[in-house]
Amino acid sequence: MSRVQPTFDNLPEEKRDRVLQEATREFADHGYEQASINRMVKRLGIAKGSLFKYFGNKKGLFEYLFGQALAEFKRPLKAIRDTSGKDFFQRIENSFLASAAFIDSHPHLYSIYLKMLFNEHFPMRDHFLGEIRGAHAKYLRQLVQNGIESGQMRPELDVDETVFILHSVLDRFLQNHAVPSLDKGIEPEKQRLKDKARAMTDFLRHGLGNTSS
Amino acid sequence: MSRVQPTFDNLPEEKRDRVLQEATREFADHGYEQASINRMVKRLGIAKGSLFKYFGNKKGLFEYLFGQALAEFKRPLKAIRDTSGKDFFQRIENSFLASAAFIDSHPHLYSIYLKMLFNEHFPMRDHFLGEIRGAHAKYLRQLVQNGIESGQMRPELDVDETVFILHSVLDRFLQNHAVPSLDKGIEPEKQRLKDKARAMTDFLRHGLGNTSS
DNA sequence: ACATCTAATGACCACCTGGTCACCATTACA
DNA sequence: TGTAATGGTGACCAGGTGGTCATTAGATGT
Repeated sequence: MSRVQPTFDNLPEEKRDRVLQEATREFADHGYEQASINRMVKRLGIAKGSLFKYFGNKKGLFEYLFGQALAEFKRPLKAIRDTSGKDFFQRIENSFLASAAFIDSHPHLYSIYLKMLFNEHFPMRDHFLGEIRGAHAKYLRQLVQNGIESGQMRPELDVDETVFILHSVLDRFLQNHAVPSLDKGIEPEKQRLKDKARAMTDFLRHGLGNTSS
Repeated sequence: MSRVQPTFDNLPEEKRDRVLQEATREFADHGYEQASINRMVKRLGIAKGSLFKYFGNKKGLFEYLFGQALAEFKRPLKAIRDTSGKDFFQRIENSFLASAAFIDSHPHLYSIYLKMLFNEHFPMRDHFLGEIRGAHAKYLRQLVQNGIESGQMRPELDVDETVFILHSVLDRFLQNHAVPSLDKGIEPEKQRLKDKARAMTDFLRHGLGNTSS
């Protein structure tokens, strides 16, 4: 997977970036099936045949593009995971802010991810989603276990259950951050991102925190 | 919106249902843009021209179809909302089970809703999503306010914040129920739906419940 | 039997899709 | 200068799309 013709590797980096960037935008705007190779090449100002020389076909282009993105996404997660010992809820809040920052700097990739969630027709969908959710779950599970062992969370908490709840709340906050129009009439109408993160964390603290401490 | 040519109204009910059912399936499987009128009429065994006589165009078909569904979805919500006085968390658990039952009996409609969430190219998307989320928010807000006033929930809770959290957890549980493959590696792996609902409610109770009672 | 009305039909249209491939341009090496 | 290799090109293709409309079929009322 995500193999690419040598032709593309030989290209100057600037052109490679431009191609991937424009393709990412097209997939983000229209999903996979509805994305148009013709539109891509028109915006890029290159011939259609070139794209097919680079990636073989549409599927190859998407798999390469999202495979690269996945690798980039996984990197910061590993870095944060190793900073144990700190306050659990502080770490959750930091995770939220870090994820929101990633989304802000890669809005198109997040848009593709969201579309992929409920559209079965993306190539390698199960693989990609499995990687993303798996990385998240691994990260959160470690956090929760650490939180319980250090006595910051109620010991009778079911770890899987807690990871699931944390993940759903986190995910929804990120969606609200990226697509605020969806929650018109529901969202707490906070302006600043930091306030949102703080409010969420406070809520979780009262829900998950050890009341005896 | 959702107006229809009289021709369709004059049809025998059995045929009307079959047409709407098959169209719903097509939209659920492929989303809006990728849904094919040709496939619909082939499965229905009718001529393409007939569909356009009934609904004018693809957009008209979708708006009529989803408009009908929206009305059907709103009905049970109003019924439950008026049963106040009972235990708050019990009512939340009941809401979850009722929603899951609705999804089980209308899986295609829920599938369309999920696809519509992050695909901007559905006709009347903002209107439909606004109606759905609005109805949910109104329902939950009433529940929460009632829960606070009756002393079953911590009085210092921010209502909007609480509604948001409740909604995100509920939504995610429903998604997990309808598309369990998404949460492979995250979900608590409960088999029976009732157990899932109970676990979620217990979790919320400890998070939101008034610890002094 | 005839006329009227309405539902149903499917060949046809312009347009767009992903993909192909014979050809061209430019460089590198001999 | 000749030749090979590489990247770039865009007209072309088969197939699918939403949408049209002149025509047919069938029922109803007189």
